[in-house]
Amino acid sequence: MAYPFSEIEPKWRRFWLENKTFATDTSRTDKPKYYVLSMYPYPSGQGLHIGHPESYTAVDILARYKRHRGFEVLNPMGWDAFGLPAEQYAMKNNVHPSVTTKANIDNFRRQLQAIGFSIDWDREVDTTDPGYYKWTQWIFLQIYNAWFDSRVAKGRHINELIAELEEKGSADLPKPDHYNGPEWEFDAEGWKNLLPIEQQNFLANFRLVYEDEIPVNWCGELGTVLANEEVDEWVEKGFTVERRPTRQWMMRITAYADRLQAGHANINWPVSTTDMQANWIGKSYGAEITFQTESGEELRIFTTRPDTIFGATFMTIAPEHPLAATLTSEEQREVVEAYRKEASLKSELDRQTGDEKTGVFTGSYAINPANGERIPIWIADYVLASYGTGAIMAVPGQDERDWEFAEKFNLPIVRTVLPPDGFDEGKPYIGDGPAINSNFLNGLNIAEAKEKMITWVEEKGIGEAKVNYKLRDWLFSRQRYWGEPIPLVRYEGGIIEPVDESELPLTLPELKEFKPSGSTESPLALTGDWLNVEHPTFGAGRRETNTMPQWAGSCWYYIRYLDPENGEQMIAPEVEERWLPVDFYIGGSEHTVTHLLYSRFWHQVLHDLGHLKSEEPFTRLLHQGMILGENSQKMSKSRGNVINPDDVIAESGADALRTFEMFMGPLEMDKPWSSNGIEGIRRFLNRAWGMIVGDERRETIVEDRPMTPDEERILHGTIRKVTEDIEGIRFNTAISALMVFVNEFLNLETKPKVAMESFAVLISPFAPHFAEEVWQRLGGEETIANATWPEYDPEKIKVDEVEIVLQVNSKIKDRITVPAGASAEELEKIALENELVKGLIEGKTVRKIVAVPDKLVNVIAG
RNA sequence: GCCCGGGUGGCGGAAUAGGCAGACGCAUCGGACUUAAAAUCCGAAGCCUCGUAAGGGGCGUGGGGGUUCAAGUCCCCCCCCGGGUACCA
Repeated sequence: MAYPFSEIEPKWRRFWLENKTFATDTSRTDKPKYYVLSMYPYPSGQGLHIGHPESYTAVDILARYKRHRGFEVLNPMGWDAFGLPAEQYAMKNNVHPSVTTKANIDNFRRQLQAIGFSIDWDREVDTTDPGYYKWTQWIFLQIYNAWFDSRVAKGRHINELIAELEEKGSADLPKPDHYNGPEWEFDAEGWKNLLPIEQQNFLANFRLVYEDEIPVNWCGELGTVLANEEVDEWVEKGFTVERRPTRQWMMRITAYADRLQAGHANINWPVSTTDMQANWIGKSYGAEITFQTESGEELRIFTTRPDTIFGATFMTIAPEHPLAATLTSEEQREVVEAYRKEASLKSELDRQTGDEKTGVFTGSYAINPANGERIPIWIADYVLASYGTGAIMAVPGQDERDWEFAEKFNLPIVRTVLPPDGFDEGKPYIGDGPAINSNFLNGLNIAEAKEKMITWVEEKGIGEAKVNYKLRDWLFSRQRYWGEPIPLVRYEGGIIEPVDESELPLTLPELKEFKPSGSTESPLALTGDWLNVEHPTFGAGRRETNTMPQWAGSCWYYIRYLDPENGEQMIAPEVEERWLPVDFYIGGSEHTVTHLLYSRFWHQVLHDLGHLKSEEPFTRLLHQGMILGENSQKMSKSRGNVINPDDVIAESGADALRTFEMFMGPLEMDKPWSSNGIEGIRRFLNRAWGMIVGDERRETIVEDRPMTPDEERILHGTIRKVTEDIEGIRFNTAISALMVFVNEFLNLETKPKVAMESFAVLISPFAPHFAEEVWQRLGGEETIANATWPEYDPEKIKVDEVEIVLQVNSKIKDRITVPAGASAEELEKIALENELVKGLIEGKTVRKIVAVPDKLVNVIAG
């Protein structure tokens, strides 16, 4: 039949590859640049999923469109190739993960190339390539050797901190919240007198990379620690995951919490995405206040409602709170210890899903500093050790959780905000209102009372205003082989030194056998030669066996695409200055609080350290929706509704696949696959082919002749619609405009050549193979890829006559044709002379006439 | 619970400075071509209802109110579906 896609498509794909049609010259300055990016895939053994081409096609449309518009376009592709599946396969079959990774990449590349994307294939990046991860390690060391100076809200090199310490000690430095090191106050002399290990411990409180002992998700069967987002998956598969405290490398992303949130103002992202990030960062304003206990300990709490302190009738501390044991009385010791033990055995999930509040009394009391009342201290796991200070003042009158707890354990409840009339007596009141039972705060609303209370505690010297974040530091190390080695060495005596830059990349050692180390360490712990090092100054050392998480490589891949071969630098400065940030980024919304947050963090750090000029990585972001099975359910093997792109291409061609995925609906929405639907696109392409080239059934004559006004109107209307819809990312309606064009032109005796050429360019972002072929047959030069996008003339779109609606009492009664642009007065006159209208208003009074030019006339009569 | 996104024919979806609801496509039906079918081409079609027919009437964008000459679109209340998050003090 008509359109021979199986011949045309491979022909043009070969042409593009051989001629490097889509190579990007980043040194060009005579054209504006445009950098489009799609989230690169993890090259799994399953091959490409039908969902992959959706975002890649959307990006490709923008790339090809911008190229037609005269931009120098970069549209790259690469591989997020480290990851657990390859390692597990390696362990099962004792095949090096690089072998399966390479095979998977080759397969992915083949599949992607079969769809005809305008990708510069000479810029591929592969996160597992030592030439790439050399720079991942290099960036890690930049971050390791950086600290966040809260005085200027900026990341700085650690040497600047050391210089300050050598000059004036810790005098001007803000003490970190959870400072853990030598005596805090010292002068220049004091710093110099510290032992190297003490200095190291001091600096560790500042570095953006630090070690911590924290509970992680340990999976014995896998012999590895899992990321929180991975736990469910493996538990579902029947693996056991327990929490076990382990030494871990952390990245201090919390230092950048404010910057990450403030940066949202400068990027054009979906609000749902920035909202979610802001939620995740979870900034809240409140106060930290110290409560004295009867035993003499000071118990520090964080609250967002300092105004309610007169209603604090008890205190609650987390089971892991450092003072938990101290504050426990002898009588209560047994029951408290039992409770703490029980809490430690529960997983985080169990703790959260328990719907009944639990807790025990410590036996000791604190004094409410506001009213001097003696209030009991409880231990309960609804208070989290990791948020705030791990202790709260419980104000049941104004807090649901505290209310629930107070009711269960018969603790007193005092309202300090007057609820409105009719408010349920059996509930806490969270809303605003005048303060009551609160001494000098009485009558003030929440905001006023908060402010006054904060001033009061500050004057008393027992507290101050405080900002808190939900965001936690980033657990950066994984106990895996198949990841970037962390380039740090621990020497005897505990001194930690980074691997020298000149020794990067620190490559993964070969292993004879792939198996878990059996401990919480990665298989790297099983290697002798690689593991142990000797240093002229520090002596014997042992390499870090942790590797980086999968997010590491993807934190900066968009940078490397710009200069993938550079062996001297992460990127040449002049290239980064001209080409970053990415102009348009498309990828799944599931990465909102991981990849998209981590990348912004790294970018901001690299910016602060002077390695990047731009402050944000991705100017504009969009998420594609999911492609569901024909039954509108998620595609999965078990549901038997999986569609394989290879099959679709074999059956209908790549152009049909691309065009159909864009035609199904708005890009960002979920939509079900339809095999009938893609048939419709094939039919459309066949008709378009018939229109320009002709087929067995129909000769077509393309003539180099002037267009009739009607033809011009349709062509220019199509150009406008397609152009505006591409700019507005409404690809589905752009395609329908192309369909309308074909329906209009298909049956003309002869087709004006200029209209056919314009049509070829308009369709080329969607169906590029088709466009190339018809372009060639129309006598176009070489490739359509660089053809100029057609311009529309608004004058040519105008019509002489329009059909308008005549309404009587807002009901449509007639449709008439009037000259375009007729004034309201003229329309009124025409309407009142209309026979139908006359008949309907006969004997009635015309009360009002609404006339909207080119739309309607509404006669109100009664 | 909270935060997003969504609800329009048999189906995917169009249409918002408020102005002809259902563009375009799928499926369906009728016709042409064919020995026949497929493919292709031409045409019909939101639902209900009255009429032999031409044609007429009513109802319609999750539900209920409201604003307006006019509401899918704006305002208030509610329901359902999808995603995220979850004791963050």
